[in-house]
Amino acid sequence: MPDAADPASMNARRKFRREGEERRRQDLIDATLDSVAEHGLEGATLRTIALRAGVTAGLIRHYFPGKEDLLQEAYAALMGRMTEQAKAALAMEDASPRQRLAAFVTANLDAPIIDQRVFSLWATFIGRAGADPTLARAHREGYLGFRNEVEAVVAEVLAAERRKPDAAELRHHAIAINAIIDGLWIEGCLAGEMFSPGELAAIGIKAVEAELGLAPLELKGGNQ
Amino acid sequence: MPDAADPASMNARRKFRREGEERRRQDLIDATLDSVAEHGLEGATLRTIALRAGVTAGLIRHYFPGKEDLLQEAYAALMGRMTEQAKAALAMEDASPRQRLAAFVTANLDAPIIDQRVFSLWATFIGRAGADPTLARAHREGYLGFRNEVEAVVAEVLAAERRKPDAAELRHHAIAINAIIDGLWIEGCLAGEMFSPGELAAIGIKAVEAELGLAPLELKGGNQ
DNA sequence: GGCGTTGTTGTGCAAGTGTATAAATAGCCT
DNA sequence: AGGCTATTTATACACTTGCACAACAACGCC
Repeated sequence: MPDAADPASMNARRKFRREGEERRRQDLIDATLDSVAEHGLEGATLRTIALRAGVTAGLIRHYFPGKEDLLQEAYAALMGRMTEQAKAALAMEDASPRQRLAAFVTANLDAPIIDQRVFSLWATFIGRAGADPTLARAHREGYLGFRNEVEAVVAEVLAAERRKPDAAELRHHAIAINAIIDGLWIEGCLAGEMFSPGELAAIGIKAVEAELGLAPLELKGGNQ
Repeated sequence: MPDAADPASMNARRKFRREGEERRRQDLIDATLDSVAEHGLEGATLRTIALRAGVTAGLIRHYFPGKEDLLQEAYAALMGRMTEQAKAALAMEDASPRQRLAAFVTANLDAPIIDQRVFSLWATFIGRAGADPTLARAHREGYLGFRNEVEAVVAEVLAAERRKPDAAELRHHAIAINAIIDGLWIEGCLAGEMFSPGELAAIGIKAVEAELGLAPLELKGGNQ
């Protein structure tokens, strides 16, 4: 049967609903991140993004001046979510510095931070940091913010141990711990099924405590 | 003066030289890596690549079935060079295991391994590992090979200290050390000017030796 | 030197890209 | 209910992309 048999299907303009501006922008940004994660920057076309967001391509221009702006806002949104989640783990007020550091490491090495999709997005965007100064600065700020958080907790941990590290020592610890977390994060994202649940976090905590020269905790199950 | 005044410029076909097959393929691969590093996967078009290689776009089809194959070979070449350089540092025959481990860490955290261009390439390609099984497998193999190398050296280092780690312990050490190197590598590539020369390597060696529980070496300059 | 092979160029093409803009309609105000 | 306006669709357009192919010329061989 030809389509012409159905009068409703002829020249039928697509039905649509008007969403609030904030909601639409958020949907478009999410659709952009999905597209980039799945097809890379090259495959994230306006039509692909629009399809995923359930709208037509022309609408994007109504909310964003151009594709570049959309990508920029999408990257900013991604970074915002990542750092927000990471820092949230440090918020525990009623815990010893050492416990907070361990919680921080664990939070960064378990779901939902260990996530292949997020990693793909991070890698895709960061790969352009060398050529795009805007991206480079955004990364630098996020990195330094993260490292400063680490440095602050390290200072508390060592203070609780009655040790008085100088600034250089503190900085080196923060750099090393940051590297441990980043490195394990990558390993987990890229080959998550090679590690049992919690294994990466355990490795991370042990490595961080070794870096800080903390004596192993006495566990009730005995020590080695 | 119109161009027509110069007979040589009318219908002047471009001069060219015939290069050997291997040479041309290598040039095209290098041009591809350059293009990807500079403009990302999206900006690495056949015409851009050809321009950089000093040929015209049509020639690429003579050496590669399609663009995808060219990218694949370029990625393989990149990985090959990276792992080759990394492993070379382990080849020192007449050195103690601990020295070889330190040399390995240093080799991975100084030029030419610390390089923004290489990092951009790595990130750009690895970002697609989640969607491209071929890339994912290539990475996995490279990663496991690297980690096995680390594990072997670690075993030697610990054996020299008369320690007998079990397999799980060894594996964990290798994972952690791999993470330390990767993490510091990223920090160095993305913000190299924030670190003084050799600083990252020093941080890396200290972190790795802490992870393995090695007593600090007695230096002639005194110890802290 | 002439000739054949084939590496190399140049052109063409269909598909897809981002952007511009006109036409339509959903939802609110009165 | 009826009109207003901003959101949304749909179409058009200039441009780029990867790929196909025919013409050409550099180089080895006789």
